[in-house]
Amino acid sequence: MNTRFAVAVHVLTLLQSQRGEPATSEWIAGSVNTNPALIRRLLSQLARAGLTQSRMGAGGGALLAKPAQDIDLAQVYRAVAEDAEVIPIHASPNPRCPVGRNIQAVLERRIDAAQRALEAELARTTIADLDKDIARRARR
Amino acid sequence: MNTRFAVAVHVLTLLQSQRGEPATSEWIAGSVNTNPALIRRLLSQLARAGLTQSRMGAGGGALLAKPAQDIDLAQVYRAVAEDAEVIPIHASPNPRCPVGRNIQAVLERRIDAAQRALEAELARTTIADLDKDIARRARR
DNA sequence: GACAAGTGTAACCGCAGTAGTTACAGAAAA
DNA sequence: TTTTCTGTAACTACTGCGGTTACACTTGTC
Repeated sequence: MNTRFAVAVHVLTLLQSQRGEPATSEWIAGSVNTNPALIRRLLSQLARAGLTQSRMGAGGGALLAKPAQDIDLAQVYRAVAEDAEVIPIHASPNPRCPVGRNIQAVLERRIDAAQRALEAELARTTIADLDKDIARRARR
Repeated sequence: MNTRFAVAVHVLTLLQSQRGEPATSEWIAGSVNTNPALIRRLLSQLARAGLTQSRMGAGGGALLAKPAQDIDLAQVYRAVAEDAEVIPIHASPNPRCPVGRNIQAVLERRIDAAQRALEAELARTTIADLDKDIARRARR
């Protein structure tokens, strides 16, 4: 997997910390320590998933598309991972071998269950939770 | 992630289906549909984790190092994934930003929990389970 | 209306990890 | 002693990723 999920969570938490003020991709890139174009690419992915929205033109920038407590990490994960699998299965085992013929189907069930468990755990945290965590940490 | 986990599970299930007969890397590669050297590379990783053992020389090959019901998929996952993270965190966010300074620590806790959930789910299945699944499927 | 400040997206680069492959030294059975 | 294996190093081709530049387009402001 790539670091897009972590960056996306970073960006969303940053937007929440702005409390409604639009954030420019350049400013966001400054906090993530990367390139504005890369942030815009990520933001358009998040916008497509209904997590953010952007205002174009001068004074524009990115905003959360819904309250932070309604955005959980599983949503972010799905928005960003798209169809990439956590644990991929190897292609084309030998169909003339009993194990080769059946291993994919048998293994897929277990991997799907594991991925569901991962997402269920992620779903327990929202952007609002992380915002609070960070506020608590920053206070000391 | 790569397909090594899936291939490892395939190989282990194959060894179990041999009921004690050593399997050569060439034969295994035939079922996986890949290269013997690649299988040997994987097998030495599994041997280091105590899941398989190999007999060298003529008539040699690979064997399970312990009963199939004592090998669960979480063990295989750890043997093969080594220190690769399911969900990596981006490096070097800006320490002068409150969010940038704290996001890694805050996010890491949640990702660790998610990974534990994934492994816990994987731990519920053993190689013996898969062997049975395949036997059941092959019977019809 | 012109300008400045933004977004969205395409195109490209270098790097790193992966699967695949060849080659060969060493071990062990026949 | 020959044959059949393993273990491992070395190399290649491919792919995906993060990073970067470039540019058309949108919008607020003077």
